[in-house]
Amino acid sequence: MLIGELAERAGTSTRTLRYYEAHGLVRPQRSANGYRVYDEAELRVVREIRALLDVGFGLDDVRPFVACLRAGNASGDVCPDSVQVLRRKLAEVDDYLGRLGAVRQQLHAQLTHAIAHREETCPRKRASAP
Amino acid sequence: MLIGELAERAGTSTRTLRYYEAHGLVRPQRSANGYRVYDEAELRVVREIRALLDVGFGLDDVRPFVACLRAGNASGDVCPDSVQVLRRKLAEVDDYLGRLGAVRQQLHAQLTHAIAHREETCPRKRASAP
DNA sequence: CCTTGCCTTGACGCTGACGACAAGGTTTAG
DNA sequence: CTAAACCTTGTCGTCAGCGTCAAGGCAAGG
Repeated sequence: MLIGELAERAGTSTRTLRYYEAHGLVRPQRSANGYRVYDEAELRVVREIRALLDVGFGLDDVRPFVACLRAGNASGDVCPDSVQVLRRKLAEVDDYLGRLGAVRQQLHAQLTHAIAHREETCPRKRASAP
Repeated sequence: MLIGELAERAGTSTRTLRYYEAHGLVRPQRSANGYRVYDEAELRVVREIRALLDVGFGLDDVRPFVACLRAGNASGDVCPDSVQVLRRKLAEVDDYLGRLGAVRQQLHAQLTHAIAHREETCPRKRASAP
């Protein structure tokens, strides 16, 4: 499988695949003419990467999962390093959820306060160019 | 008040104040030697900006609040444009809270699954440089 | 031979809110 | 005279994950 096919099958771009490779996450073979050649296992790897990035992981966080898959496991989650990252990320998400909840409350308070204290001393809309 | 004093009183840097000015949020006077001169009102403006940025607003979102303050209101929140931004931001935060909650659940599921299915087929730790 | 359609490396652009310099002017204190 | 401590404009760097050319090589069909 060449890079274009993998990109399409994984739902991403060739640029992205080369980017992952530059960061050590994907390791294609090379054919005689220098083309990158991928096997089916790499497709799973790329999908794993995409799934984790979608959830908010960074490339560095993804590495253990890729290594875990490469080690022959059915899931990239089952290795100690992966579990450690999962724990950390869960904690980060919880923390962020907390702060975001606080922000939400503050916004809600500001909004209700603003609606209660409507005033008319407000700036005129500036007209667009003539 | 010169830029250094304002920066200290507002808890930011001079670089930040010049940045805000470049984006039209702060309008200092100029003294004879070309120095920026700020009054007390600008201090309130800068504090408003900082407060909103801390909550996750972008500079563009902040503009209506600054204009509202400049129009003579005690709070930057009470003008229609500000209220509109507050509503939009609240909606954005709610949306994000929803997706982040889903992510949290997925992470939790992955984690419990991973712990249940521990396997030993995992990559060896690579040693550090000799 | 020429076009089409893959592939290669390389390098700059983007978003946002600044940090970190560089190179120079001004004012005050000693 | 000079050093210190302000100020000025201008420009480049940062973080992340790519998008978007640019310039060229290789393979196959007509």
